[in-house]
Amino acid sequence: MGRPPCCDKIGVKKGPWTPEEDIILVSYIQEHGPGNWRSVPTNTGLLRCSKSCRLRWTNYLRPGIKRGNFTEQEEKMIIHLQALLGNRWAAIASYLPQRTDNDIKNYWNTHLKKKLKKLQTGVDGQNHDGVSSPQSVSKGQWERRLQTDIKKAKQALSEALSLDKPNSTDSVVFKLSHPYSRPVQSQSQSSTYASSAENISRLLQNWMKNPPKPAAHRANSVETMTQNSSSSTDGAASFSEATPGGFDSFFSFNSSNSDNGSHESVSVSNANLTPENSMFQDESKPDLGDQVPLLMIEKWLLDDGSAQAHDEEDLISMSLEDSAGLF
DNA sequence: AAACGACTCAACCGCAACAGG
DNA sequence: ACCTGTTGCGGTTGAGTCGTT
Repeated sequence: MGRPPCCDKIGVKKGPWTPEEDIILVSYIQEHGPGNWRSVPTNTGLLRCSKSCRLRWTNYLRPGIKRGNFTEQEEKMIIHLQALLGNRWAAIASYLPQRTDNDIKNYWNTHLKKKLKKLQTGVDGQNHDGVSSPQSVSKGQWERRLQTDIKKAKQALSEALSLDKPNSTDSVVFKLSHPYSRPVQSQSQSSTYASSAENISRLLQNWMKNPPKPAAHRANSVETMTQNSSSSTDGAASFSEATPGGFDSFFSFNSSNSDNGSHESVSVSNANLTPENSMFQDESKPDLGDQVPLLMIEKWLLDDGSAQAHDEEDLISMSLEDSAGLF
């Protein structure tokens, strides 16, 4: 492969991550928060380049990542968003907070592309009648909604940022990770962090049962191995068990952070903005410290929340055939 | 049971955008 | 305004897995 990678230091490791490396990375991020990736390899001793660390974190270790099969709703969301936004996977992923852009991209390339192709060739005639143009009714509706969303978000954000006075005493504050990222609560994830703890615990369990084996961390094998450990506490317990003294702090850290009452007040529709969310939701800019007065954003989020419910209904009610015609 | 091809998905690469000096 | 370092994003690759013959 062409030129040497970004970190062309000798001894930079490539290829699949081992559970040990994952643990090191996670514990480092637990201590320092995500970000400043450049310093991660140096400070952790990981023989990985910063990019690799960031990718591993964002695509695999980050809390709240949902793995496994995409639901029909997610599928439809992706199809429609792809039609609207093109291959802007990061933007699409921001509407599916539990999925990574990489996941979505992979899913699109491996499943949806084919599916749509099939549908298109299968119902060729009908499609050309009904939804031949990108200006179809359904798409138009969606586009308008999306544009409105984005507009609202931008407007609210810029207004909020322009207000220098952080009236955080009587208004809710929260950290923004994405200009128009969806409110985390929308997916009713009461245990996003738990899922991360599970991730790690699964890694460890798998690792302990199958000591260092190149593909041991692959999601499939890991998931099938630990299906019985379904509760987050199980995950946490086994996780700290496996790393004596190493990860208790990992969890206590989060719980200690959870007493930041400010997050809870978003809870009108955000009851499950869990500690891990508050800890990691600003992962892309950990030191941003944008304690933005929430009033307007909150309003938007709330408005948006209800709007989104409708959006999703709309989406779900749209048939795949409809969207196939968009391509 | 072995060989082969198709498929999946984690990880890599290169470029663009951004931030700080 | 320019330069340099860092981060984010999208396209692509290839090792591992699965299914078929």
